[in-house]
Amino acid sequence: MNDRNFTPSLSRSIAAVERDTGLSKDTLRVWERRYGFPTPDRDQFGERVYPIEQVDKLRVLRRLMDAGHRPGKVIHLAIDDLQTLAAETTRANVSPRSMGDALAEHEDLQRFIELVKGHQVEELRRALSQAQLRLGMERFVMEVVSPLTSMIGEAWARGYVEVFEEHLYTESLQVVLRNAISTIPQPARKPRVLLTTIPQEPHGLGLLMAEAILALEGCRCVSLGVQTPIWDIVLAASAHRADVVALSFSAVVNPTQVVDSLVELREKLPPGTEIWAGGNCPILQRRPPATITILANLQDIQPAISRWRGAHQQV
Amino acid sequence: MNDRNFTPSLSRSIAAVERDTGLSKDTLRVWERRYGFPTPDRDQFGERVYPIEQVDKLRVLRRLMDAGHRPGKVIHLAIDDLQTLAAETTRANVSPRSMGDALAEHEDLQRFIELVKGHQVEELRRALSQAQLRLGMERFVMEVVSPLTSMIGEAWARGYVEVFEEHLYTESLQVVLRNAISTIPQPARKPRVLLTTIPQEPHGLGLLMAEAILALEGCRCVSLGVQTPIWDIVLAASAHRADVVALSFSAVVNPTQVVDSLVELREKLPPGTEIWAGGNCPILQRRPPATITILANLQDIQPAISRWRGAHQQV
DNA sequence: GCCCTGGAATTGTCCAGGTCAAAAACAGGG
DNA sequence: CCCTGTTTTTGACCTGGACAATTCCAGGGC
Repeated sequence: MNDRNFTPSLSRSIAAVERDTGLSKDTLRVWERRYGFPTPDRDQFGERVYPIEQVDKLRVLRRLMDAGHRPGKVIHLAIDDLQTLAAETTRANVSPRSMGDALAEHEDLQRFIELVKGHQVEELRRALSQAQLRLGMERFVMEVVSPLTSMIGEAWARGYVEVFEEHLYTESLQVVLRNAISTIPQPARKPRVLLTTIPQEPHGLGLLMAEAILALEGCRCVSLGVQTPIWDIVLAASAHRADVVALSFSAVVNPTQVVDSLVELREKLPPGTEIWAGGNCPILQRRPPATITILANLQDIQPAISRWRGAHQQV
Repeated sequence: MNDRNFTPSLSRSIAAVERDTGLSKDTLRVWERRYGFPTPDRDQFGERVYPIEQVDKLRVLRRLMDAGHRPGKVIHLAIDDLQTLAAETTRANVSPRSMGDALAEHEDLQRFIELVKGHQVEELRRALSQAQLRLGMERFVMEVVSPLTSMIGEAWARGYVEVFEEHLYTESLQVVLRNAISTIPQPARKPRVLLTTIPQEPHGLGLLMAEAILALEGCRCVSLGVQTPIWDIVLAASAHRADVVALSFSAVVNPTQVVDSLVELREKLPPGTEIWAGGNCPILQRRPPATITILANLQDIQPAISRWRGAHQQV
């Protein structure tokens, strides 16, 4: 059938590599020309065929690019060195204040990861629910869900967990979080917050975490789920008379698209509507667009709400 | 900042058009060369600048491509004619057999649609929950969720509901369904079913409906959520020793990719693992690939389980 | 009339190699 | 050490050609 894209497991076409790494075809070709890496074989039609090891290295490189490294400097390092570098950089990005806690919890969290690796879905779900009940919603989200999701993401980038295991984790957590959120009473205070992600961002866990925290603070939340076109975000904000549009970004989206989307959204939303952007997307920390409120982590949400309420006291 | 991609609202760069329409840059350039449409202007650097009206037309064209039309035949029609064509094609795809039922319930269901159009999220969620409690899970899924989702999809294709309203509906239903599913006791009988969708299929409601019915029948369900790569479906099936892999397809996916994926999956899964495919995807009814069990609608699930249990009685 | 088969037309993806603005790195003076 | 002007690096875009896969179509046989 469509044999061009069909590549059992040992090698990938350029389109498949673009999908898997997020590096555009243009970039893949220009790296090859300029730096001599990657070095794909050619099939019988002269088309590039990338060995799977090179795809793995490209994935790590992509992470390093997002973290601010430049290709010319690092492209010739061995994959082990790249991984070390990626690990260092990731660690550096984690807000130092939460480091102490994270280390202390590390052992605890490791337990969840082992359940994921062991494919023990029911046990995982039960353990997560228990943690939620024991710690309370706020601490559960801040001290378990958030760092655990980062750890899983990092482990995936290193090839330690498979994609399907990450799906399993996401699905389980979604069940637990949605369940927990639905038990929060709805006091329906201002601000009204509209939550969603841009079309290029398929990850919804960040959204759920934010929704949990916002709901705890008594905000009226409406979530559109993931991947809403920009224009529809504007329409929805107007329909719901939203005071705030909250967007979540993961590390996988193209930085250019993030900035473009935020600028376009800012332009089309009425000036009174604030935009809050959060998530561990490198570009947000490095070059935050003006007139957008950046929430570097979940701890920033509460102060943002207080600030908003202070500025809109008459309501 | 990045002015090359930033285009206020009257025009778009080629990258933005690729994002908004899903047509690749290569395709956009080759259509221009071959058919004389689109006809972008050029900016001061010689780069393409697409007027917004052409982007709108391209979006409709994209829909027609997915529905099986060919670009050469339709690219020169006026946008109104294209929209008519798109509406006709969508209507034709609705299975006639379910029409009678749908008409009978039409009035009831219309009430939900009005709540969606009125953006009354809380009322919608409450009404859905009540319906679920009143009818019981099975009838709720078969008589409300399934036809309602079709109606919303059709209304969206006609432009009667906006994308964000469809998101609102999806999100609300997800909350209600997940909540209901989590109350079903887990008797953990065979078959073990792995649920997911292929990477090109982002819609998860069908999956939830199927999970609900399967769980009611006492099957042990593991859902990976949407968009799992083929190879990871295989890995997950093996890790969970799944007896059945259940896939859900909506009308939006490219028919070629549906068939390719099913063939590839069949090839890589052990022969003892069955593949069940469902959803209102036209290709499944028209050219069902061999060795795949097609479940044309939710009513087919129960017999399929009985058949499987009959054939595996020793367990 | 209907089904098959081989050739022609259609269509999307890939390739090479060139150009250029934006961003980052660097250098030098206050 | 900070500011400012210059050089280098980088990725997106451009043109125009090639080609496999798919679909369409005509003509022969049943």
